[in-house]
Amino acid sequence: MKKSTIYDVAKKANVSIATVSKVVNNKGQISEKTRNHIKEVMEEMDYEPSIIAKALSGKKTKTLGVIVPNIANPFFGEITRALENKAREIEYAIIICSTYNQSEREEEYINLLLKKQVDGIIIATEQLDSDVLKKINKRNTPVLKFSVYADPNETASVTTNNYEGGYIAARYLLEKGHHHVGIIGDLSRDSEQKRIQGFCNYFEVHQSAVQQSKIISCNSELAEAKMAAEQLLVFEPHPTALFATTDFFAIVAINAALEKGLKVPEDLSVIGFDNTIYAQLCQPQLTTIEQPVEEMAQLAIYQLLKIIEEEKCAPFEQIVLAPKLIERQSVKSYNQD
Amino acid sequence: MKKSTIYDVAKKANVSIATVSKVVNNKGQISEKTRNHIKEVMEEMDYEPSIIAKALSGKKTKTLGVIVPNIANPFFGEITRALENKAREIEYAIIICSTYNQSEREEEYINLLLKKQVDGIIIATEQLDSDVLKKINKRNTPVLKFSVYADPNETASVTTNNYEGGYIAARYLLEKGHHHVGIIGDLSRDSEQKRIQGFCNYFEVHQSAVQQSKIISCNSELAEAKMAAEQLLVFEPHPTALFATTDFFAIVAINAALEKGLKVPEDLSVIGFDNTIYAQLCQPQLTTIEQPVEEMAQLAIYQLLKIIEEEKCAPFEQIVLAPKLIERQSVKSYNQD
DNA sequence: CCTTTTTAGGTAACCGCTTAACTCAAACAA
DNA sequence: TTGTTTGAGTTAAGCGGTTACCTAAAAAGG
Repeated sequence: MKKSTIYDVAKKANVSIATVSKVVNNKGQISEKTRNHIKEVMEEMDYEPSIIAKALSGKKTKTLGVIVPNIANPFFGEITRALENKAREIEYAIIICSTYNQSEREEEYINLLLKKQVDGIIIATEQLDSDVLKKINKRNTPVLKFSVYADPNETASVTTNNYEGGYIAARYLLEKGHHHVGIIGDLSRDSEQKRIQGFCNYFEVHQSAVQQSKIISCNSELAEAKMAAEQLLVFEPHPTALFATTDFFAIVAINAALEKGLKVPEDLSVIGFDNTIYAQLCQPQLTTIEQPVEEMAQLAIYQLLKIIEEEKCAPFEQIVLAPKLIERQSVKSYNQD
Repeated sequence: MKKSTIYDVAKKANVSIATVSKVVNNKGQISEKTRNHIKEVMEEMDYEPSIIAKALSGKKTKTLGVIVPNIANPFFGEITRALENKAREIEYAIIICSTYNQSEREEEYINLLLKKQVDGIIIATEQLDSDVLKKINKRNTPVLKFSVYADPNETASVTTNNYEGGYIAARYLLEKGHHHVGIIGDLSRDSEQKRIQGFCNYFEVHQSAVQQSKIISCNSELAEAKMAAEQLLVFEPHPTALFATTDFFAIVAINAALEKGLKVPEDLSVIGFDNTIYAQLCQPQLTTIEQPVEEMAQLAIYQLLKIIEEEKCAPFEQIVLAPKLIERQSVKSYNQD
């Protein structure tokens, strides 16, 4: 059975389509009687206005694009879930776009989203070359960067204070007596770099600089991450604690340690970042720095909608939330007193 | 800057919009010269046809809805990723819908997708009450069930043979000498039930029936799953092996065992299902039954598109793929010879 | 009782694209 | 030479809404 249109409703209710439209949108002056009648007819015919037609006549598409490196990665799965959940509350749909960190895919997806005339785009990837961003801006499509750095002149953003997160991790490890540490993270990602910076700076000020050789960069491939972790453990004596810029790296490091016969946290302490589901499922449970994903999602949707509706422009708001230490079991006190 | 339309292009190229349309869609008879000229103009103006307008004039929306319980769950994250990846190849966008197993959300999302006139819907949840399915069918929107049971008269489907998966797990455990086993799974989910059936049937035929008390049902909440696992371990002597209907349950079980002082696999063997990323990240690495997700996604998109394009109707094709045992380290041989 | 204002609803253009049907000239056939 | 094809484009209706502007009748004002 075909979807019924505003014309069908108008005909059956013996009114013009304009009247039906007004009833649907609660606009204009319509008598109670007519209004009710039309509503009944709509009910009967099971009428739902077409978002497509609405969009064509200049209204919103009620669709947002979300660009992430990979939806199957628990952190990005989690933020997508949170964003989707908030979007649903305002009847917005989410189109997901996994770029796999490939700029062609990124561009491809941006084009797709633009063609679809989404009302806004949430970007949670770092790659994005600035031409692409310019293209989006030219098309006047609002953009919000999520959990990654943004230029206030180009886009709004909602992030966690990564520097502070690293700082907190460093302070915690020092408090626990760890002076000899290693770091594993993806240095090609700006946000992870900042985590490391925060970490290193705290160490430098309160202890001594972290040796460059104890900072290993890798990407999120399991194999590469594992190699990076192993590299940190060949030192004799090996570091007593590891700071991993993501929970994933932390877990890989734990496993690498275990394979080498080291116990965690007895022989090696590990602290992660993000507080993904991994952190609760691994053994020992992971001490980590949490990003307040739920709150970030809430704010992101709210901000983006504000830009969409009020047609705001630069400079855009930059919201930075505080990370939080979640203490579990992967770090033990190393104070030899 | 406003998006340029077919009118802008037509005017600038001094032709009618119909001609432009034909060039865009490679239809009709257009001279090489005109064609090239129009193409140049399009390039210059950076023209992209509006999918919205296209959709309104009776074409496809190039959008698919994907309904899952929760995108943040690694299994569903993984299948969404795979589906998205295949969809991208044919320029389709994916709208994700996490129902959290709540039927209101499910209905809400279905309405949203229908309003948006998606070309097809992929359903990977079990809940879906049949009225909703009827509603979709009434609207003539193709549906494909993914990894869950379907009625051939209502929808197409792509699934793994769950019964066989359970069967394989049972055979493997018996081969390894485990006669005393426990099962943990979500019995409210049809697919998990089938896994358990396959498992039990094999046991019954080749050994002896699995005791009812050693089959514990739970949902995917961490706390509840943990309790279920603990229940299985109070028995004295405890089972030597556990079959978990998902990797998540398997990991929770492993952790519960560890907390109780049992070593895995030395004191307790565990086998999972799905072969999610968890399986590789946990310690010990999980032996599990794999669903061929990539292949399933490929087939799902292919089948759904076939239904969309050829307007096929009942009975719909039901594709069932074979699961596969992935041997890792969580099961040890218990043959006491 | 007549004029003005308000209320209730209708008319028609527009959003950007597709496509059937049509036109007109050139090429071809008889 | 004339009728018929064929090629290359154009015209205009339709998809399902929104909305500025209009109209007619009812209510209010004098």
